[in-house]
Amino acid sequence: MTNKNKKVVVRIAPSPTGALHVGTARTALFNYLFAKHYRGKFILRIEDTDKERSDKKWEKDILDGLRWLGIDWDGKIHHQSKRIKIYKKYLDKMLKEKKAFYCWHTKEELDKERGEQTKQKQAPRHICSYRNKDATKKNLKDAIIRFKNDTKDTLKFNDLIRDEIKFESENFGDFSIAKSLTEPLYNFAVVIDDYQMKVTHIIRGEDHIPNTPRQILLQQALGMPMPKYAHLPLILGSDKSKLSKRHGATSVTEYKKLGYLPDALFNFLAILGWRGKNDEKEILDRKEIIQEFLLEDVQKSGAIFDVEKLNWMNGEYIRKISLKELTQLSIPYLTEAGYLDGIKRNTLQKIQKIIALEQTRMKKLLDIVDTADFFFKQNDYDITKLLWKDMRKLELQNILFSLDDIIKNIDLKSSWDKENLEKIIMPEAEKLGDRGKMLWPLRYALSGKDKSPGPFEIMEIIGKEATIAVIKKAQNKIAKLQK
RNA sequence: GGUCCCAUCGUCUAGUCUGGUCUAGGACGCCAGGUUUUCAUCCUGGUAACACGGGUUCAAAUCCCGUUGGGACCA
Repeated sequence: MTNKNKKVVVRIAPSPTGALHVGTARTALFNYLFAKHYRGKFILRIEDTDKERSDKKWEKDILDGLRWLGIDWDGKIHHQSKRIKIYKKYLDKMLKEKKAFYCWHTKEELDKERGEQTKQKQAPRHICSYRNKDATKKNLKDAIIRFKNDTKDTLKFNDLIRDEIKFESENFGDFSIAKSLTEPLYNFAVVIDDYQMKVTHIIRGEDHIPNTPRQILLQQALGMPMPKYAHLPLILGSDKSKLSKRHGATSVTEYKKLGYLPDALFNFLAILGWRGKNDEKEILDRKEIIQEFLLEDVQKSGAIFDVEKLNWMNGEYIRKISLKELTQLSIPYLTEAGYLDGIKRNTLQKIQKIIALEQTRMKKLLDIVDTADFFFKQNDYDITKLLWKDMRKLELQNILFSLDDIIKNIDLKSSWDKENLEKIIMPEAEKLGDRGKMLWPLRYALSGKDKSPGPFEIMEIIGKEATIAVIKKAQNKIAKLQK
């Protein structure tokens, strides 16, 4: 499929008009994987010719997002805004060769024409009455530049993912290519750029299929070779339409903030619409993905972005990284929540113990804020929740009393760790016939939550004093309870 | 409205090119059970799909035609 002698060159060309969308990131990823697989070159080009909508802050977001995901590009970043002279040169050439012309039709006129064509159930297109007229130089400000489309052929191209795609070229009419000599439109600028940058494979979203024949027409007019095309399936929202903001988080930055790991997102995006040939497993590292990545294994149909599966995968990656690393990654979230105010530096070990307990429970880094809050603040809880099964108030009071007694009497010489605590408390719990009678209220009083790690593990971390305080609090609360 | 793309469990997919081994496999989710209190992890089991119709053939998820459905683009 790919000629080994010719170096593969691919590119991604985002417009800095918004944050890095996961769809753009996935397109970037597939280009990157393709380039790495064939040891080719991956170019990054910023399409910032739309001055009104482009913003440096979005460009920064895109670059940061790509770097965070570990999608590195080769060489310098190209900006279309710095290539205006180049486009002008080609525009001049096409005008001179009468392959392009100026058009003075107003938006209203064009809309009207289109409306009538639609009514007649015809293909909406503009065959311009100015196509053979010379420009009068004067009112060029009000004119746009169009491609003079005289082709009547059936345009075919071989898509690497979908095989042959055909269009009737006369359906496009005299389509526009520039607002003025210094304001090229998308279809025109891409053709010039891809040619000059020697792009061999254009891998982009399926939404660009309708642009392809127009670009091929321009390539033919300019005598430029046609690159190979591969149109990727779209990433869809839960309702099967193109993923957009109303479906929830769409930008890479948002996923980063929620605490998804870059390796997990990388992996998830890679298997969304692609699956390696010989492998049944879905957790794959970068090397494996690059090695196995083939465009012919890319899916044709769109894929719904399933956050549940991403959560599962992210959890897998969270369990894979080292405790030390996970702690470092979690600290910003704890800080943000205000839990670490006034906590000294030497409590890093304590934090690490907490993270160790929560590692199997976290789907994303942000989860730590809700699941482990009780280590940092006293949670208020409904006292009746301490009652195990059909337990009565009196029984609970007795249990809390003996718990208080047991804990207070734990010898300071014996170590305060979960193994030892279990050794001391468990036999007492067994005596009650159902150890839940003691363990459940203990755990609930410690965490204030329906779900949490076990009581001994929590006690080890918060220490004896805090544990006694927790039991005192429970005793006071239950005393106030009627009946 | 025009043009184009697509169609296997709820979701992501294997299988389709090179028809038979597919009473359709895996993963996520969900459900049930186990793992000496809850939750998570881990383990076991279960749930659930070839859009429809017609052809070709001894045989079709797989090839052909049509229908339906969904989507994208242009406005």
